[in-house]
Amino acid sequence: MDNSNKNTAAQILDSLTNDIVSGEFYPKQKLHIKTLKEKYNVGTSPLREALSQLIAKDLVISENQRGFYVSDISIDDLYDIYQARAKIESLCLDMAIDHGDDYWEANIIAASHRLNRYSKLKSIDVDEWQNRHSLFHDMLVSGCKSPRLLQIRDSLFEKSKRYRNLWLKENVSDSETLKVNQSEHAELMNLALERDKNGISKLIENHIMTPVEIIKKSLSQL
Amino acid sequence: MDNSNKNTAAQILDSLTNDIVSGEFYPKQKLHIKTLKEKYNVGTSPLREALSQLIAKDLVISENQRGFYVSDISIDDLYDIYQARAKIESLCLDMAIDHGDDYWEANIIAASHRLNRYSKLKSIDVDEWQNRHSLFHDMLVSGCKSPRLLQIRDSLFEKSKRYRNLWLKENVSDSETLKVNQSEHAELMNLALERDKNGISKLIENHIMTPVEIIKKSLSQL
DNA sequence: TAATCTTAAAATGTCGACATTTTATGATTA
DNA sequence: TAATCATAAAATGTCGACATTTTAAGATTA
Repeated sequence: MDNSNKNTAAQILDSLTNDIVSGEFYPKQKLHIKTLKEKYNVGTSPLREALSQLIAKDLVISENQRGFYVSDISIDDLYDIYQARAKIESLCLDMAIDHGDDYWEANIIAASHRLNRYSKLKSIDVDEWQNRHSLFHDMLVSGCKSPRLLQIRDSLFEKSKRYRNLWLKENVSDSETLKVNQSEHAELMNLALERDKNGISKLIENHIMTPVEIIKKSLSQL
Repeated sequence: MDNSNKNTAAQILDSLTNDIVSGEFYPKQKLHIKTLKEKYNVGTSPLREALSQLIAKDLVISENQRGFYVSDISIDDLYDIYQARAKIESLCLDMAIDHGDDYWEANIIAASHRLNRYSKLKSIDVDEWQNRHSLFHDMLVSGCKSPRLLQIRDSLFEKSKRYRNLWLKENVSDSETLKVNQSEHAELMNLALERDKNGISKLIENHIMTPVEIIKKSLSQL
């Protein structure tokens, strides 16, 4: 196991994060210590240590003597997260284009191929599509040599997953959306290989912002 | 007190953060639970919860059964942090110029005046100069309406403080450095008021990167 | 009935203790 | 002498218990 070398707190941190990001724990939900202890079969200390890390990540908030809650989501935050993601992704791509080498190019082409092939299948498994999709974008930014920027990118993406899941459930199977999406991916690859910073900057910001309006509708209905 | 409504963990988090960022705890230093308990007069649980938050902030690392350590610093990380800060600051200024109003402009002018006056004094208190300097830059980006980007900016700045302190001790009293620095501040203000995005973008990146070479030298001597 | 007060139940945050692991010390062997 | 091993000391991570605070429920009053 990968968890064998981790203490209890680090182990349940992953579970907790996933349960929040996936939506199993809904926004503003009270996180009762007792309930969580039973759910994850752990003691008080490691549980609270894991929750403490989630506080620092803005996924959980705590009020003194009133316990822990899942952070709220909102339309304002939706826009803010996606806007920030778009800008950061653009930054990373910019640096990737500056520093990317042959291997970077080859990795993009390979990931694009895998995503492209899968997107054309008749029946699509959301998780698998998501994997290939993420990997394609990861390869694009992999030329960026700034660990800190990539880390910021990751943390923003993690936060956006809470909203993103609303979009995926509605739209990944919609073939029309997928087609537009897919042509953008092809264009992103071309712009990267052509080292067109301005072009890729505009496109990636649009590409990332695309789901926002749809998510907004889903969110308004809750 | 402001701490009256916080639990013990939240209270010592501030102290711990400060002691790391200020350099009282040096990079890679072992953080013995027992020692910290005595230093801050707290029990095990709140202390470990505070340390857990610092792990999420990358200021502390932990190895299972081998305890907690202050995160290491390095020249690579120095460059990375400052590079990322420069890019993020530029982003924030870009958005600030888009959205800043009369009050934004007025706040910049006021903060600039306070910094300018203080910089011309014969004897300068580092902390006070730092306050006025930070506030000036805060006012510049305050027009940026993205909480997430400003939060990223803050967290990067906090991380950079560990390096920045090396620079401040050597250079804040150097009047030549200060003069160059001060003329850049004046120019930053002008470019902001003129809404010159390209100009301010280039200048702020240079301005932020200025201390890096000096810090690098200090760092090499350790 | 509605509002306030009182009391009981539940939940939180903190402490001290303990089992387990790591580190340091000194003895043993080649 | 150097290296390995065994033992003791120190430190870590986890648990269960307790004091304090918050919340809920029921009783009292206007």
